[in-house]
Amino acid sequence: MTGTRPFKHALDRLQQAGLRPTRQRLALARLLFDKVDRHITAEQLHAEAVDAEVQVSLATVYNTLHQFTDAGLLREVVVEAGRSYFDTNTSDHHHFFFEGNGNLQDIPGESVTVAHFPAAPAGTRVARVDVIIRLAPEEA
Amino acid sequence: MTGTRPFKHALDRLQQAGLRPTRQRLALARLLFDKVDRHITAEQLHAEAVDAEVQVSLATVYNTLHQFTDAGLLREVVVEAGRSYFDTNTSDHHHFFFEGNGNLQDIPGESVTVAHFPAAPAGTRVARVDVIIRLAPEEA
DNA sequence: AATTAATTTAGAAATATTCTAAAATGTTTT
DNA sequence: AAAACATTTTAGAATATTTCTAAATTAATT
Repeated sequence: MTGTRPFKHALDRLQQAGLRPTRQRLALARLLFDKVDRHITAEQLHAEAVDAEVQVSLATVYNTLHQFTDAGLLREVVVEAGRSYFDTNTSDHHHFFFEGNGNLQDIPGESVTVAHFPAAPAGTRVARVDVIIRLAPEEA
Repeated sequence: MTGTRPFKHALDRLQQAGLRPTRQRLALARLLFDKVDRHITAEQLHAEAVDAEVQVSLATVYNTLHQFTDAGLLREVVVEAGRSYFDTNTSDHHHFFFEGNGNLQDIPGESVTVAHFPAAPAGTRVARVDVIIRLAPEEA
């Protein structure tokens, strides 16, 4: 399918999210979702778009990333002050974070068990449980 | 003790960390450690210092927070893009994060069990495991 | 085709943090 | 205690990331 109707997949995602299929959103959706899952920053996605000769401003990349996140198509991952990663894997999972180089790697949800944590305080509900395993280079 | 030798505690911490006891570091150490554990940003600490008529620049507050963190006197907590909290509780523990108001609350280490996660990739070691339980307002 | 609503855009603004190099302070040596 | 040296502090500039603004464009509806 992918070769024959290259926009179908991206279009479906936008419709599912109730977002107008504009040229920019379609192009960004293709860049984001038509490949293996990954973690990307707004700057990186903008650079990819420019590279692919998609005309889109950085402001629109930010808008779109947030709209996709609100729609559940992306997940925002915060592990470093001053930089947001957007994760195309929205399933239940966790992360390895390499402090050395800032690299992020998924850990499947089944591979980690978070057991018996306290109940959410009154008036709140658990929106998500993030487990970040921070890795440092092994010492010699 | 605290009333009679108010700088002793802060001084001990600096010496333990191998940091010269300058006027600014002493004052910031007192503001940070001579009260109950909490989470504070650089701006907030600077405001407290100004309030307490401690003359210190924001740059020094940043320097000091990082030096204290490197020395293990503080722990940096990243839960929101673009803002760092410094936690005076350096023991093994986790956090509730209230997405509504940006509030952070400690969860004692014993209250959460993170079971059987994958081994650290070759060449790395686990520096820390962060569990962040994100809370949203309960819907009506 | 005209109207309306949503989206995109460049550039400015806001926010948080780091950098720079000079001045001040603390430490060690004489 | 003065001189010499090293460390720290500082203001302000610089950087980085993100958000805002208002005008222009594009998409959807009539």
